[in-house]
Amino acid sequence: MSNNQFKRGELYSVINGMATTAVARRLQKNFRKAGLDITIEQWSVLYHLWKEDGLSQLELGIRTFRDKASTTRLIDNLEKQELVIRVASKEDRRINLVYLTDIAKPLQQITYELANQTMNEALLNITKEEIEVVKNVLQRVYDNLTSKDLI
Amino acid sequence: MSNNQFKRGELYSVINGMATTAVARRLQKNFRKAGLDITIEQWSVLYHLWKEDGLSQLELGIRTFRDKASTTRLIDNLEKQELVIRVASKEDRRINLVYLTDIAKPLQQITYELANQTMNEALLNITKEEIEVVKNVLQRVYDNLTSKDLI
DNA sequence: GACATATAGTTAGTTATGCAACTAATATAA
DNA sequence: TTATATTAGTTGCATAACTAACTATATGTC
Repeated sequence: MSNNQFKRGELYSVINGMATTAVARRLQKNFRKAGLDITIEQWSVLYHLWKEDGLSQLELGIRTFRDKASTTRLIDNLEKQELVIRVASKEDRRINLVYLTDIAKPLQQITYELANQTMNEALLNITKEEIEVVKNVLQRVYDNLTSKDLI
Repeated sequence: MSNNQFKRGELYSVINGMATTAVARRLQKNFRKAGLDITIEQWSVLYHLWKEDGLSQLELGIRTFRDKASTTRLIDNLEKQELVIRVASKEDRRINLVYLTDIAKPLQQITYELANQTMNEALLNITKEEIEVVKNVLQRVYDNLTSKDLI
């Protein structure tokens, strides 16, 4: 994967952190076309587990911009599809650590390709510099609204 | 309302056209704090009716980036709260024209103020030029994904 | 050790989203 | 003018979002 391509794909998580998007719908459509039966919301959780397996539900919620309740149900559904399992932490039994199953692991490659392909469609005719500005601004908007009293 | 302030507020509709956001959540919170019992999704519909009353459901769907089904149910809920009424078009009886009620009309002022205030929080420390880039890029992303086979 | 407080996660209730299949009304074409 | 296709809107089904209230475990203080 070229470094440039992947950096473009990251914009998705920023935009998606902000909203349900045309990008999200297109990615969902591309998943379906490829025969993948996962929602982009489920994918956003898997995405972070592929980067670091065994995160707590709370940590997953923070990284995917979700509250506890939404995270619980997303993981309920992921567990139903046998894509993840919950394991109670030994240090602190309040905590559920979430692990990828062998079913989920091979999905990383194909979904990354679909995400890259989708972002290339979305970012056609948009320059690297513009993308940097958008990422930067949306992050600052998010920070402005979450640093103080929210969360 | 200063022209500059209002142009800033418009970013909301672009960002929101793309996603459910920290901005959306903050605006929802500000509505609640002000005692307004409407969701930001409902507000996005009212927003377009304040600009032009009596739009069809389909047209409202296009302007708010929703499909027909979602638009139907949003308007169901708005009608339940007596904020809008549906009137069958005389020219084409398939079409429902959606009109604001006297209950909805006075909400324009206060919700615009809350939206402006929210955008000022969100866009603190972000320049006019950056905002222009973000609006422009998100619009082009949307166009890239909707011009051809989607919609 | 006992009681209050904080934290991680779950559940209930409401709203919203998307897709697909449907109804009713209108437009097109033979 | 009748049959066919298109269009506007609705409904059923599944997933997902947020708030608020809840359970269970852990921490802190007296």
